[in-house]
Amino acid sequence: MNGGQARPTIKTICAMTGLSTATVSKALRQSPEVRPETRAIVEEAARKVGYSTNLHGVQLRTGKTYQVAILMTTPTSDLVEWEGVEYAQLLSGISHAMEGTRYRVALYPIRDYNEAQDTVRRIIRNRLADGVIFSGTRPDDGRVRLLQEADFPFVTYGTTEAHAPHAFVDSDNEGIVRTAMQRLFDRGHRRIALINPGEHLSYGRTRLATYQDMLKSAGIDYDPALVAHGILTPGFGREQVMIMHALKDPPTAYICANEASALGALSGFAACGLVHGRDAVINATDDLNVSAYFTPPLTTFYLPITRPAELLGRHILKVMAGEPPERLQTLLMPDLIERSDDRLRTIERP
Amino acid sequence: MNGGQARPTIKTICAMTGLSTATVSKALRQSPEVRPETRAIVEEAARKVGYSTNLHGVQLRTGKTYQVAILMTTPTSDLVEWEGVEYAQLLSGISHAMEGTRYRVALYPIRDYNEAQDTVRRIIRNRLADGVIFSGTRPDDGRVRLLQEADFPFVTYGTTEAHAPHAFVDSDNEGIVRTAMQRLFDRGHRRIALINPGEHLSYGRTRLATYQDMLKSAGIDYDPALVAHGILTPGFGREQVMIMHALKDPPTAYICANEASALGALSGFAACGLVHGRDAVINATDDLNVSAYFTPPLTTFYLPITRPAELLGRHILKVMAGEPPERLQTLLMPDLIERSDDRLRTIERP
DNA sequence: ATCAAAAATATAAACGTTTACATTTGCCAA
DNA sequence: TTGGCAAATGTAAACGTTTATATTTTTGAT
Repeated sequence: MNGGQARPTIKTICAMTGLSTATVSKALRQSPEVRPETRAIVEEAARKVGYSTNLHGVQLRTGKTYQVAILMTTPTSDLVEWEGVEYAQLLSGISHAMEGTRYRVALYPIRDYNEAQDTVRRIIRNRLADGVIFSGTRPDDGRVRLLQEADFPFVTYGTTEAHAPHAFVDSDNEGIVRTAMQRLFDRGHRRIALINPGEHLSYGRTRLATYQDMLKSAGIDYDPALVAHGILTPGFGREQVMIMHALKDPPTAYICANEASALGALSGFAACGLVHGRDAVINATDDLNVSAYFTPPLTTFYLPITRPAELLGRHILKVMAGEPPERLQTLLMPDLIERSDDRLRTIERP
Repeated sequence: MNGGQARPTIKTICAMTGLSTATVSKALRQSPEVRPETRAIVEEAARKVGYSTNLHGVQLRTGKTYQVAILMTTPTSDLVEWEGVEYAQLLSGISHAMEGTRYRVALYPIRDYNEAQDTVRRIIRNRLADGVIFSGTRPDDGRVRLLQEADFPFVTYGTTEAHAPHAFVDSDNEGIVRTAMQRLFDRGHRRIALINPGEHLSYGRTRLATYQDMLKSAGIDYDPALVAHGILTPGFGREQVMIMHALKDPPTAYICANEASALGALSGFAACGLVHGRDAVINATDDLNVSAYFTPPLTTFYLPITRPAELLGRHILKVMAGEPPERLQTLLMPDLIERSDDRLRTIERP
């Protein structure tokens, strides 16, 4: 499998140069303890035989794994829907941020929150990685607790509330909802629906709290019937539109927390005979710029997912290098892309 | 970081049981050389201290990495579009197939074909993994060549032509296009457009060849203006519809190779004032069941991506175990889901 | 030239596992 | 009892690296 000759090791270079393993090892790592001339000799020899360090030796000796574990939420049922599609770009962004380092991204598929905690425990206990990245944070998050107790490097995609400061990246959900609501108020809307993720998720909570806050300052009563919590698939978006449209006083605007549920909401419009822009409007948050291709295109808060992804990668490298997490907290505000005017049309109702 | 006491090793168990490292090692691996009673003692001790094997030791000693490298195509430009979104599910499916084994999925982000080849070379040379999985195969594929020369285990998502047999998983593109074309013929269509991936890709070639074949047997002349090759983003689908609709004799049906381009095609319909079902129809291939939520829902060939994904994982495990690749070649035929009747409406044209 | 101190290099052990080989144990037939 | 053999266990080396410590070399002041 390797064409005959074994892979060169430090000993190969020792034999070539007459130096000791210690010196060669140090030279290869640019240690100031070795003379520049010596280092040059070592580097030349290394180049000649095509030496590259065997990570397994390093890992065993140092205990470092040079792996960053990414907990990847995977579909819970056989029914595959358009969920978590932005994960691919997230992973590639993180991987790119790792280029040029020894670190590799290792995937840990998890089905739910409990499995995620078990996996985190296993990673800590068996030191399967040097750092962990995960998303879907909760205000009081068991994974954060475990990692902080173990003093284990990690970065979350999403915020928490009940914990000591830790590194995170998130989109500015408060800013998004605030801006979206104000814009809809300005255009005459008073019945605004919120299509939200599961209640336990931080970003859902943030969105809801901001939503309630904005209603209050506009003097509008909070109506729980206009808020839906669930897994943000197209199916969910569609279903919620159909439910809410059947209300006595249906919403005239929908704020969807992702592009998938927004697509489903549009599908629900079609199913109910609603016309977007006439009967009601939909606003979305979009990581993939896909809502530009919906019919009709939607007004959206667009944050290319590569941006948070790269930040997650850069942050975890810094956390692993020992940088204090307080400085590694980033909120990103998406761009508002207005693709429809979204003004409230006065509709005659019985 | 580890709460004081060091992680238990084989030596820990030796100390507890009075056995030698060799015996303990063998006992832990269920070797028949050790008496069942002895093994029981070892297992009990292991359980007690919560022993788990340190992979780094194994890796160094055996040379195995217990990593499966996945070459992940990542966006080439800053413009993030809805491309490669099914990758997330692909990764999670593969990871799930690995559960219960020592193997982990490690991600190698690559920007293009050349980088993929370099990465493959590096993986082989430095033995960064025990197996490789990649997609986007070409009829004569440099990566396949490299891996076969090195006798390195791999599975492709997609077929090749110019190589010795190797393990692969793919959807039955010939079957898809054949069925789709026949169905459209049956419904009166004669001007059928093909929205295809890049020409160099195997599955694009297969689709085109089948397309031409079907045209021929139906006695219809091949018109290159009805075939588009490109990166299958929504933007591409939209653009191609707009171009083809401007033809003297525009298509009455579009066959899109994925859900993203189909969404874009629908968007193109809206932009041109075309009505789906009246002026023309769109058929798609869909890994994510998302075209059910388009407006209108599209007729589609649906293969939940988890199926090929799990197969890729199972196949690579078998290839690494030494099973001959001839038996590890799977073509999957998606289900045809008819969401519109797609009959040709006679349209008055000037 | 001598010597101490500093700089550079060498020695050897260690990380945790597997495995070739050696040794011991248990068993059975003679 | 002895010898022989198979089964079970033990010994020790090896995988490739890093690093504490020891040794050698160089430097510079005297």
